[in-house]
Amino acid sequence: MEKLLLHRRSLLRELETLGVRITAQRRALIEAIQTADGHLDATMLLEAARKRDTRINRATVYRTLELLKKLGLIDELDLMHMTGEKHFYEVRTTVDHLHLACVECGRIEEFTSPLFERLKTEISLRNQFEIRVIRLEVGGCCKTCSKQDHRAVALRAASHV
Amino acid sequence: MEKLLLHRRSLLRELETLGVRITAQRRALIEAIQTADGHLDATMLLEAARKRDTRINRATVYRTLELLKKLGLIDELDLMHMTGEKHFYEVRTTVDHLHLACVECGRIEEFTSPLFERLKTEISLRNQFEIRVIRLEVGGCCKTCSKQDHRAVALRAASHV
DNA sequence: GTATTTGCAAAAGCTTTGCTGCAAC
DNA sequence: GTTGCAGCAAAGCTTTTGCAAATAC
Repeated sequence: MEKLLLHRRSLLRELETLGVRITAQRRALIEAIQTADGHLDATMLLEAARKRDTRINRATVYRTLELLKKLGLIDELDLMHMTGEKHFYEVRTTVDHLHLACVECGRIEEFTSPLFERLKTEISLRNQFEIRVIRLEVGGCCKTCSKQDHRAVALRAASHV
Repeated sequence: MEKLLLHRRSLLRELETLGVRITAQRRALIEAIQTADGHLDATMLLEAARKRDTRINRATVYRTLELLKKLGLIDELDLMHMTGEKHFYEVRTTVDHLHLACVECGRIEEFTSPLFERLKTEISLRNQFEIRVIRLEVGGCCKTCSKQDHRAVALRAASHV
């Protein structure tokens, strides 16, 4: 539910404002990130970008992601390293959000909260720390999977009677 | 300041309770993590463990870290990938804490907060999500470095007069 | 004696880099 | 014409794995 409320800005517009050159390859990658459904890793982004511009190379993907990261336009996620050591990317949202990763089904839920905002304020004030990036990732068991676990436990118990 | 209040449990005692075999190599690694000053990566841990037991191998380090992670006794950190893609490890504390990584000087500050605890409760309740691991990492500029930045800016400004 | 753990070396996975040519302003 | 960007392929770094020997119970 929260996810739908997350507002992602237009990378192309931001880059234009910043005076960054937008080549055909960069455009292809940017469109891939921007229209992605969910969180993509570098390989998935390469494939998605290739559908828009077949020339784009893996190195360009990494170099462009690095650029966007430095400009604070995208965030790099680990998603609790559930599927290896690769990174996932998403367009930065106007309001920071956190990620819940279900270790059972792999689903990622996004979440915003005024408490999170207050915590950020506390961090800045109490430590006089100027926050540039913040990443809150949670690993655990989602609603659906814990229900299924309970059902499985109940079934096992029943079959032992 | 907060850091001193963080209470880290004894890995050896916990492992005994769990009935996990404690070999000489595991003991060496565990002592290395437990007495580490700061956050060590796998290579640093290997070196530290070798000082206690020269036989220990890199593979054993990774395998033991994996075991301790699965048992929820240590936490794996990325520390915002400031120095490559390696991971850092620390003994889990009784109260969860977050990490502030200064992108200028590389210093890591640890931080606990009742707000963080409340946020965790909110996550669990609102999403019915059973939290197993939580990792909050912040990248930015620490107090000391931002002061130096301001001083540098002032000096530059003065020299241009 | 059986099961677990280890070392070794090789492989795997993801990301970065050097270099040359190409494209943009 | 100068500067920055891209492709290619190779290297880099961290982590994982297969297997035989060693160790623990």
